[in-house]
Amino acid sequence: MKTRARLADVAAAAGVSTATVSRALSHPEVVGEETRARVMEAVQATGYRINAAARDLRQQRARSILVLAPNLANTFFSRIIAAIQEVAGAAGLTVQISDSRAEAARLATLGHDGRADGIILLDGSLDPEMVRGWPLPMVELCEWNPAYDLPGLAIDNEAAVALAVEHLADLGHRRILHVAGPQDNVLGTSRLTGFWQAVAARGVEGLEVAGDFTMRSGAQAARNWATMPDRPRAVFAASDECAFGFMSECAKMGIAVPGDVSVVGFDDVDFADRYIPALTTIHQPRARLGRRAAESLIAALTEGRPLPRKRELIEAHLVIRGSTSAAPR
Amino acid sequence: MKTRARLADVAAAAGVSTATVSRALSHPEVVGEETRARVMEAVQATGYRINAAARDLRQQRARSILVLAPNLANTFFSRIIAAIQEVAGAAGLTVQISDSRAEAARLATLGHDGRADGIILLDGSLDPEMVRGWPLPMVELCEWNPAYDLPGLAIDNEAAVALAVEHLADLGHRRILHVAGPQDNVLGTSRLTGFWQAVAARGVEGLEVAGDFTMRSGAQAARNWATMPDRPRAVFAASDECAFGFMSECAKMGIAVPGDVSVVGFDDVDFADRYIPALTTIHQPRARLGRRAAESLIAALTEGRPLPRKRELIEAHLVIRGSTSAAPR
DNA sequence: CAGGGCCATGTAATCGATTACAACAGGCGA
DNA sequence: TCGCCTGTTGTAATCGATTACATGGCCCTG
Repeated sequence: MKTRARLADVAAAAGVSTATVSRALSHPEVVGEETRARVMEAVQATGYRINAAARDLRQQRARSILVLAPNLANTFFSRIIAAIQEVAGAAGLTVQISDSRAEAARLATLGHDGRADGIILLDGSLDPEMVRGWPLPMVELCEWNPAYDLPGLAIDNEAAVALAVEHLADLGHRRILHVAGPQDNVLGTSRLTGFWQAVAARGVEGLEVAGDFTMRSGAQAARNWATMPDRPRAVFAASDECAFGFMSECAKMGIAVPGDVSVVGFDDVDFADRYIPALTTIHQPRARLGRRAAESLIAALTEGRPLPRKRELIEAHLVIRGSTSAAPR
Repeated sequence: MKTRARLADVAAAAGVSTATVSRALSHPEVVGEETRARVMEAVQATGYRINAAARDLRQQRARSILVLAPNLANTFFSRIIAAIQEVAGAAGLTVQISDSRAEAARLATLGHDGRADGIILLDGSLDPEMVRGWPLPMVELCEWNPAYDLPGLAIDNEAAVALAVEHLADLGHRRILHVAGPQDNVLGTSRLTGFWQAVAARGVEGLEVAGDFTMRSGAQAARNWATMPDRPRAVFAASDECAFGFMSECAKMGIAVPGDVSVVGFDDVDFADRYIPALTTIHQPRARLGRRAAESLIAALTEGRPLPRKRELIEAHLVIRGSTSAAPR
C-alpha cells in the first residue's frame, strides 16, 4: 500500500465516476442498489478513507468545535471538556482545545482559520474585540462577559452563594468569612456580590478576605484568619480548592474542621466527597453544563437552530457533608 | 464584509498574482521588499485570514495532533494534556482530544481522516490492529502496549513502586498491603509486579487486595482491610485517588492516618499535598511527560527527526509527606 | 555585446473531495 | 409513436491555497 486510496481510485475500481462514489457514500439513497454494492466493495478493496481536508474545503465546514479554557489542567474544566467531547464525538465532530491564555495572536487565529465551526468559551477574560471578531457561533459556559455579547450557560452563582450562607446561618453561625475569588474574574466578583447580598438578607455579619480560587490562597487565608482576634467560626470559600487549602492549613495549625470552624466550598469537584472531612459545597453540574452547551452549539451548527439570545442560568444546589456543623453556643 | 477574503482578493488588491501573495506570507524572503510591503498592506486592508482547509489539503498535512485518553475528566490526564497543548500551540499545531473509549468505528476514523498528523496515546487498551493501522507517527505516553509496537515514554513504574516499598520498610513496616490497580491495565499490573518484586527484595511480607485506581475502590479496600484479623499497618495504593478513598474511609471508621496506618499513593496529583494528612506518594512529572512526548512527536513531524524506536523510561521519585510514619514497635 | 545566471514574479497544475448540471435510459400516458 | 417524467450516472466546475515551471529583466563577465 503505497499511498492512501482516493475517491478516484475507488471509482476506477468500481468502474464508476467519482461523483457516483461520493454519492454512494454520503447520499446512498440516490444511487442504484447494484452500483452502491459495487462501490462499497471497491471501498473495502481499496481501503479507502475520506480525506477530511478535501471535504471540509469543498463544504466550507470543519466538523470541529473549539473549546477555550483558561487552564486545561484544572479538574474543574476537565470534567466539562470531557462532557463536551462526548456530545461532539457522538455528533461526529472533533474537539480542539486550547488554553485561552495563550499568546493573543495565536489565539485569534484559531477563530479565523476555518478549522472550527463553533466555539465554546470557558473564559470571560479574553479581549472582547477579538471574541466579537470571530465569525463563528459561540457560547459562553460558566464564565461570561457582557462585552462578548454572546449566548451563555452558567449556574446562578449568586443564588448558589445564598444557599451556602443560608446553610451556615441555619447552623447558628452569626459571623461568616468569605475567602473571595480573584476580583478580575466574574465568578469571583459575582460570588462576592452574592455573599454580601446574602449576609445582608439574612442579617448576619459578613467578613471578607482576598483569594484567587487556589489551594495556596486558601491556605494563606487560613493563616490570616487564625490570627484574627475574634475569629469567625464559619468560612465560605469561593472554590473547593480554596476550601481544601484552608482546611489543610487548619489541620497543620491544629484547628479542627468542623469542630472549630465550619467550611463550605464551591464546585463540588470529585475529591470533595472524599476529603477529610468531606466538604460541604455547592454542586455545579459540570457534566450537564458541558453537555448542554455542546448540544445547543451543535444544534445551531448542524440544524441551523438559532442559539438562544440570552444567558441561561441553571440552578445549583448545596451538598451538605461533614465540614460544617452547628455553631458553638 | 460579505464573505471572507481569499488569497485571490488580496492578490487583486495588491496588484500581484496569488502566487506572490502566498509566497509573501509563507516565504517572505523570496519576495521583493516593495512587493511584500504592498501585499502586507492588502492583507490588512482585506482582513485576509488563511483558509486552513485549503492549505492542509494542498500540503497534505493537518497541523494538528490527536490525543487519546481513556478518561478526559481525570485530573491525572488533564495535566498531561495541558502540557501537550502548550507545546503544540507554541509550535503552531492544534490539539484534538478524544476519549479513547469512544465507539470503535468513530475512533478508527480519527486516525484515518487526515485531520491529525500524529497521535499521542494515553491508553494501552485499544485494539492493537486499529492502532497499527493508523498511518501516522504515534507515541505512547504513560501507558503502553507491546502489541502497538510504538515508541513511548513513561516513568519506570516498577522502580517507583520499589521506592514506596523501601520507604515503608525503612519506617520499620514489615507487612505491607498493596491496593492494586485494575489488572487489565498495564499500570495496574506493572505496579503489582513491582510490588511483589520489591517486598521480596526487601524481605518484608506483602499482601494484596484488588482495586481499580478509583476513590471508590480505595474506600472498599479500607473496609476490607479493617476487618482483617491482624491488619498490616502500611498500605501502598496504586493511585492517589485510591489512597484518598482509603484514607477517607479510615477517617469514617475512626482509624488514624498515619497513627494507625501509613498510606502511600501514586501519581502526586495536585491535591495530594493538601490532603489531610498530606499524602506521601510517588511523583509523576506529568507536565514533563506531556511536554516531552509532544516535543518528540512534533520534532518528528516538522523536522522529520525520527522517533526513538524504544520505550523510554524516566525516573519518578518519592515525595514524603504526612501520611506515613514509623511502624509502632 | 552576447551569453549566463540570478532574482522576482506570473501561469497553471494540483491537492481530493462535493455538487450543479447535463445526459441518457426506460416507463408511461396521450 | 411521441414527449415527458423519473431515476441513475457522468462531466466538469469548484472550494482556496501551494508550488513546479516558465518568463522576463537585469547585471556581470569574457
